[in-house]
Amino acid sequence: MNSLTEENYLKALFNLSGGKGEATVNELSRQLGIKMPTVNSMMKKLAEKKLVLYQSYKPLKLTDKGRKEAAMVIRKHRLTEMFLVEKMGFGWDEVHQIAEQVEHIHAPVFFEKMDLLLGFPKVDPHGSPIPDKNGKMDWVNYRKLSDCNAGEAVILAAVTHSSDEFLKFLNSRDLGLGVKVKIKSVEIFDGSMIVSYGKRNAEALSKMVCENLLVH
Amino acid sequence: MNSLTEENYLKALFNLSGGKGEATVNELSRQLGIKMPTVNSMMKKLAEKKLVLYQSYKPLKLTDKGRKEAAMVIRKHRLTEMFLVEKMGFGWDEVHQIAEQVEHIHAPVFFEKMDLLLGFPKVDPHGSPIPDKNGKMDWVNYRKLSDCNAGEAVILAAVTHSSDEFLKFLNSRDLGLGVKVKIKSVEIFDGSMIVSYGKRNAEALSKMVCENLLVH
DNA sequence: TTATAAAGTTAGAGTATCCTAACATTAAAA
DNA sequence: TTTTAATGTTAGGATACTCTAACTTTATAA
Ligand SMILES: [Mn+2]
Ligand SMILES: [Mn+2]
Ligand SMILES: [Mn+2]
Ligand SMILES: [Mn+2]
Repeated sequence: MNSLTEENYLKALFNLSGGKGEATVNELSRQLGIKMPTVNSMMKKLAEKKLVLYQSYKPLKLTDKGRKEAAMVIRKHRLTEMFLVEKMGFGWDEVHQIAEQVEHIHAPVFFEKMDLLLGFPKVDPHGSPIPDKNGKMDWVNYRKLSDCNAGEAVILAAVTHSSDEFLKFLNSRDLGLGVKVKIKSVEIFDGSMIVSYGKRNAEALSKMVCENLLVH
Repeated sequence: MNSLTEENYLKALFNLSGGKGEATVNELSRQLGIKMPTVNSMMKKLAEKKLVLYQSYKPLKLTDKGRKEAAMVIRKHRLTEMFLVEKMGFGWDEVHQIAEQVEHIHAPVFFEKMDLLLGFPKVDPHGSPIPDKNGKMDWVNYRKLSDCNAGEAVILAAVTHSSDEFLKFLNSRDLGLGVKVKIKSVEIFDGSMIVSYGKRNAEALSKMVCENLLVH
């Protein structure tokens, strides 16, 4: 049984390695806000537990076991977010911090029940895929809105950053997943877009915003 | 902000002192399954935080602040149990261990939402009162079934011990809160009772069982 | 009222998680 | 290819929480 701390290291490493399965001590350190020496010794500990492959001065890599246990934490996080939004009435901008805590609860039936009540959802409220019980998840190959061209009409499918501030910004512009957006023009010099959707006819979105929106 | 560990000490002390507000180091030690020296130093720490009154060799006592923070943990525990039973479909024998973990989540809105969705319940699935946001709770003055007499008809209102085994035992006999029980006879030598309720006409309940059932 | 038992406390130590400072290795730049 | 910067590691220490062993105080029993 992994501790809360260990679960956080596994999750962070999983998120960094994003499928590929590699990250450096330095990256993990920055991701977690924990100093490198601390990360270094935790990696040795997780290597003892066969969750991480550790070799001095080489990149870190999750083992299959480590990848699976990380995926289960992410599964718990995303099921929780979905449950909070769909069954308890929270906004998608209110659930991350709560899920950060709930994800560490050790009670498989609790999350299986959420899954059942939700009807076995495939994605969370931010469009991120929910791993199945075997730790598998399929990342649909979405495009960044910033990679689309003027004239295209696309549907918002996911956000890559789900900070409160960004989600509240989207709320303030009536932007949510499923919204159909038409790209009216793209500014060359700053990458910003003018788009229309719903009742809004000429909304300006900065390049930064467009980079954090995934569409299909 | 109290740690998970501190919250468990406060809750245990609250439960022991049951309103009166006193318990010994020894009692608390046994309640928590933590050795006396450890309890002793934690009490000094909580005294520093003005949550406990500590004097060498004297009984421990929660301060008003300590009592209130303990009540909030118990509130979170019992709201969680109620939510798990009423909104997620768990049995009353399945929720305690989950609630032991969820009670430590620091997210007031999460529990306020539960409270709202539940319609501001006054008691949990085991008949225990749920403290309000100010930490106040009214213990209705129930009688123990074991203190009732032959011929009386009473309604089960609460259980004093909510171990899985006990609750599963009650389930197996179709006994739950709200069940109307008629006492047919009481055995003098072992305090056991013969009772009837629902479709059951002559069920024997040991003294131990009767002592853990509260009625009105 | 002593002697004994129970309860409470102090001292010293171990594990988990984190840190800073110093040193080592690797990667990047000159 | 040396020099420098970035990254990684080791050493030593801090805090939170836990323990056992030894000692003190209080309560109980002779
Ligand atoms: Mn999240
Ligand atoms: Mn999410
Ligand atoms: Mn409980
Ligand atoms: Mn309960």
